Amino acid sequence: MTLSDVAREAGVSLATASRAINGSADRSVRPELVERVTEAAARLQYTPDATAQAMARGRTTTLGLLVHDIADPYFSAIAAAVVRTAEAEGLQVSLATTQNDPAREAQLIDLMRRQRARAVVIAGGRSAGERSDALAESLAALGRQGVGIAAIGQPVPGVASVAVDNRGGAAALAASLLDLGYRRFAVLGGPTDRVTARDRREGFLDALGDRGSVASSVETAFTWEGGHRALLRLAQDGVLADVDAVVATNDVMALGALAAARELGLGVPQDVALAGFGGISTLRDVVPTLTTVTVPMDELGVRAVRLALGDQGDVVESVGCDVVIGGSTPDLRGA
Amino acid sequence: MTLSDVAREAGVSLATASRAINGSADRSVRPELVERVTEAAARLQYTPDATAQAMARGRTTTLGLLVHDIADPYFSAIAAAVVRTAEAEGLQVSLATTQNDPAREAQLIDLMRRQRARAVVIAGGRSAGERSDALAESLAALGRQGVGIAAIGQPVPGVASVAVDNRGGAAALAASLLDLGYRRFAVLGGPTDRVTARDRREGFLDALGDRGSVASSVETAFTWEGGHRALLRLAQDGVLADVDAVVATNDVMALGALAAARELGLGVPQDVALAGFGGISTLRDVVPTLTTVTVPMDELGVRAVRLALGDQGDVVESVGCDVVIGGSTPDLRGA
DNA sequence: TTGTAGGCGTTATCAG
DNA sequence: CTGATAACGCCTACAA
Repeated sequence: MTLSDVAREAGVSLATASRAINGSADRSVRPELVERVTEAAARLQYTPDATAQAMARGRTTTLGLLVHDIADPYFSAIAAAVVRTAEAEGLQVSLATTQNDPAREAQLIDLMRRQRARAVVIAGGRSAGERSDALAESLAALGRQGVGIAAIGQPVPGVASVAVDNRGGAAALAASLLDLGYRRFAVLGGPTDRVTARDRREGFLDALGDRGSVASSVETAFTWEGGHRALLRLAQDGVLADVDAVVATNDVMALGALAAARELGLGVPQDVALAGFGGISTLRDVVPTLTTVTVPMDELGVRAVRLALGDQGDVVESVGCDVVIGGSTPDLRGA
Repeated sequence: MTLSDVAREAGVSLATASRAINGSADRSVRPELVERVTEAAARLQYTPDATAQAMARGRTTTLGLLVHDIADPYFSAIAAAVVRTAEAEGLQVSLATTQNDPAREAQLIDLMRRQRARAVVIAGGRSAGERSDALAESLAALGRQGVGIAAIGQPVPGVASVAVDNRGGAAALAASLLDLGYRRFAVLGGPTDRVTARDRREGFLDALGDRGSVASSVETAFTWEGGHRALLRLAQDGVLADVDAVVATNDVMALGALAAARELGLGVPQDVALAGFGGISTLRDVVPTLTTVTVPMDELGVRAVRLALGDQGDVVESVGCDVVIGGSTPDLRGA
């Protein structure tokens, strides 16, 4: 059923039917006619064709959302916020996953351009390499076409971003751990070229100053498996015994490390203390509770949507993170 | 930039440009021209307008995905599979969340109809009430319009579904627990009218037969908080002491119960044994490991997409679930 | 092999 | 306040 059918059924012109149904800017249809049209529409089970509307109006109601992996609790929490906020603005969310592949990321940006998305939110860190040129270029093309863009987590040059203060959070974590009496650390650093991981690593290291030292900084995948393998390697190399605490640059890595420790028969925190980064909510039932730095994922999602829908000067908002001390890093000073 | 611009730039007709760029059914453009067009398109940074294509072709490349809450690990795991499979088919996923609201669910189905989605996957259980009529009606309207539909988890009458064998899984769980020596149970039953919860509850009860008994079956929200509150109530009512194991009808409820037990100073499994249902992957690091019934979420997603894209006879595929015994329900026979 | 022209379902401009 | 009618950007018979 098309609007023409409705118009005919109601005995009015196409134009009138259109105005009656969506009440456009120049609302001006006699109530009686509105009712007639509405009834006709109901009778015919008419549903406007969003595609055609988009074309006629010249803009869609789609918001593109790019994440690495929607099954990752970090991204699914952000996605929940994005979806909620977008829906409140009358936008549909078109979800795509980059699978950690920079090339794919640029491709997907292009896809959003094709879909004529009204705005795009891109979450998830990237590498600091030349590859990111492709991304920047795609993004620029998008922006030129008038699409609102916002990046989450790691700011993108020329794009409105809501950044996470990874350095500050890591520094605060370092300070807290030092206060608790920890001195020697092993850092599960994530991929060296991943900006987020790097900031957390460096933030931690810098804040340590001469009050603490890092016995080992391992490069790993930014995943559960990465954390898992890294801890096994540390144990194998014998560094673990020489260390007060293991600090992972994200929570799922910390979980992997936790699992690995258990497999090795090492108790956490008795044999090795552990800290993560992220504060993903499903962790609240893990034992021991994980010391971590919480990132306000909901806020990230909400602000990103607002930014993407906003005026687009390349703002960089920054959200802070909070250290949460859990059972995985007990106070050493009493001991 | 529109295709006309490209055509002009390349010095060919609009039709030729169209054929050159998307290589439609009647591929028949001289290679030389194809190249000229391609180059022109590149020079102009032309990107086809998916909206216009959809309209011209009469069909979109959108797959709608409805879940209750994308932050829930169960749904995000399904979503990951759906997105992956859809992308492989060249479809974009339009994500919407129902927030457990049946009215909203029907609304969203309508929204998908508006978007002229090519197919719709609807995940997440519903109530067995009159309310579901609205859903069935919307769904029927969708189907009539030629949209492929598939339901995940709980079959919907008249709709291709991939069902979870909740009854069977629950029965198997009951059998396993009985084998381990458990006899008296408390069941955290979820909402009484929720079909999924009901099937699990009844499946468990039926399989118990006269070998075991249920001391208490509590109605609760299907959430962490629901499980949490329910366990507190059980403790308060004194039933907890009288019971061998607490069986939750889903994993997040079990986690809530686990947390509540800890708050009460009760050890799991020393003071109370616990089982869940679902097998969400983030649980692998919870201590003690939770006895549960795993549901193959990835498979659910993949098959649902195939079903939605397929021939649509109202098939009901069924996937089985497996009991996994964890540390939360130790063997009682040795004791 | 290439071009012409009509149409997809709406909106929006411009007269009545 | 209402009704023709021209876009919107692309696809696709049909014709050349």
